[in-house]
Amino acid sequence: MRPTVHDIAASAGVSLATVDRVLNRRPGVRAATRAKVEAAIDRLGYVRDVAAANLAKGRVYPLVFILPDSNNSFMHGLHAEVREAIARAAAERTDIRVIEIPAFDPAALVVALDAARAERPAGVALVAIDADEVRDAVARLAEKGVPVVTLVSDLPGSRRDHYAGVDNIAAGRTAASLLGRFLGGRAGPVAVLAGSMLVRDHRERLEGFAAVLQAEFPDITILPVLEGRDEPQRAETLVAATLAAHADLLGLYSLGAGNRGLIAALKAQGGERSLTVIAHELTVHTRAALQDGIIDAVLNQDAGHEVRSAIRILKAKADGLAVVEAQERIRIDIFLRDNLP
Amino acid sequence: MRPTVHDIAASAGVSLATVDRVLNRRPGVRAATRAKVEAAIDRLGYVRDVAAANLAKGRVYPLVFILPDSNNSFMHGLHAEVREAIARAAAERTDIRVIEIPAFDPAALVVALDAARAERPAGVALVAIDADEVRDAVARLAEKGVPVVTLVSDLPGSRRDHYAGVDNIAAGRTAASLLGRFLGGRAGPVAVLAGSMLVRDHRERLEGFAAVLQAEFPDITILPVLEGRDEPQRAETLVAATLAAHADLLGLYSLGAGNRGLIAALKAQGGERSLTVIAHELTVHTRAALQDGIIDAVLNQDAGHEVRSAIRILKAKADGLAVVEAQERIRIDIFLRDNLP
DNA sequence: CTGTTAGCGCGTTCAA
DNA sequence: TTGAACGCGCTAACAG
Repeated sequence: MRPTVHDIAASAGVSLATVDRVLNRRPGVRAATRAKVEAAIDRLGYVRDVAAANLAKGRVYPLVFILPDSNNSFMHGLHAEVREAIARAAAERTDIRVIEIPAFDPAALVVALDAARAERPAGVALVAIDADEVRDAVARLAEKGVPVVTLVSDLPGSRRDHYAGVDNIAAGRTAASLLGRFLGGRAGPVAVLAGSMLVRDHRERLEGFAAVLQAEFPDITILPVLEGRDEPQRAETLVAATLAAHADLLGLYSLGAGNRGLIAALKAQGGERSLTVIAHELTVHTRAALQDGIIDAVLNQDAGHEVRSAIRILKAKADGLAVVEAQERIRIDIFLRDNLP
Repeated sequence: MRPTVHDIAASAGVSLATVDRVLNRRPGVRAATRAKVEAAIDRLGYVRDVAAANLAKGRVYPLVFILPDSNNSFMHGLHAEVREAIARAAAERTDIRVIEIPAFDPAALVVALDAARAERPAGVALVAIDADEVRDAVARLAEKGVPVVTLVSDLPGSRRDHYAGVDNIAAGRTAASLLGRFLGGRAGPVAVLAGSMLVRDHRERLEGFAAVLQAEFPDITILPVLEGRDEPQRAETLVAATLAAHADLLGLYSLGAGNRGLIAALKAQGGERSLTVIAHELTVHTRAALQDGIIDAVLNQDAGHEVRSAIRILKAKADGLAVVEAQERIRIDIFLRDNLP
């Protein structure tokens, strides 16, 4: 049987309360007593039973998730995953509140961050927007000791504790590799459809994509980036125009959301041209397009994994505990028609 | 605050012990009383606090993992992950014992299964071998009410409760799609290196691979399968011979383990020929080969995920609890040089 | 068949 | 500065 606080107390010759004070770094213990207790702790190899501790404390973790109200399938999925987590709240001792804000709006995000801080939650998760005012708001949370996790889109250089999302440069590189190899040496232009160059994940994907094309497939050129703001309608218009303007287009990389519009534009041009298309995020729309052969590969981030990981990490940080690192790595899933889940 | 056993007891007008008996389906409660309690339970929306229950029970989960003693990196990794899990045993209330057996030996597996059963564990995980005597041994465990999870290689038609591994047919199909597209329409033979046609996962990968090649890339032919028994030395010999015999070889699909040997053979033939190579399992060897351009893509199953998932499921089954399905799906990870973790 | 009572391992008053 | 005693939600003797 593993040692308990009783064993420590007995071994150190003090009472339970004193052991507890040492364990929780509370004041009111003489240095000498503290040393005795600490000696006993690592002599016996004591590890605290978190479940019992939480039971005694009646601990719940009030968590705030700040999500954009974007109207695309990926964000809908992310919201759904958070709702799933809320359904598990009792079992996981969490109390999750969601704040919805307009997409791509740093000021709104700052307001939400400050509102969250006022609630003194055990942790905050947010889909970051790359702006200094956002960094400052995150710093204010950090100042209060509130753990912060960025979700899907990161905020480097900020005081966030963790990023639950994919390596977007690697994602862009992967897209370029697949596109280049699928194209098998052909020369010509490819188009890139992004949401907004304001969000870091989109910028990074483009960066990785361009770097690999330039280095390994120099015969493929990239047309000026189309910014669809992750809105299907806008994406459709932009893609349709590009298809009309470039008869020699070889392929397309859709690195943001709003693929419904992209797919509509691709379908509208009929089956005359065979474009190689790589897109991000597996949704009902991209899944169908993959099966129909309209899209050749989909790079995906598992929103469920991201949400569960963010929660695990916020809880662990709140308690100052370690996490299983490998479990928290968010993969870049690559889906072809053949390995759809 | 969510309701507790006390609330149920008060609301139903009975004692704690009676509530507990009803909750745990223990005998010695009149039907009428039971009904009263059950009514109170769903009137108040009671959900049991598993952590508190485990604390009171002093519950630990004795688990048995039966693993082959194969000398290849993937199995080494699997063993390492189980050791990691053993290191977390205290926190997770598990008590994991590993039984090592010779690889590809159904009789040894049956002996291990029966030995495990004698220990009356809370659950058993095994890397299955596709044989009826193994099915029978699994059935004997099921008979005793011991949950069984197959790991890496499944045993369909048996009484196992769950399979923690990838969809191997899909993996084979994916390999064929990548190989076919990377080859870009060229015609010629490709080789397949397997471990053994005795294990189901290898047979299924081959099946999926062959199906897609035949349907979508009919100009690519498959040479007779090489069985390397997942041993590097043997694999090297077989691959070297094939390379020597087929000057027109286009590519190779290594669907088992022992890739060290494959890579050695590929390196030995020098840079004269450019073969397209798809392999399974990301190890130090395949990772290096991917970076060197010797291997073009690696399909991987995350051994850590498989082990953690098996443990979660065994615990949940032992308690009759639900699991987060999406969390337990083992993905087919596709790694190119660009998205290595 | 049902109820009382004493823990599980830990945190937290309240006294001393 | 330290300790005794009670309670978190649940289970398990042991009575009745």
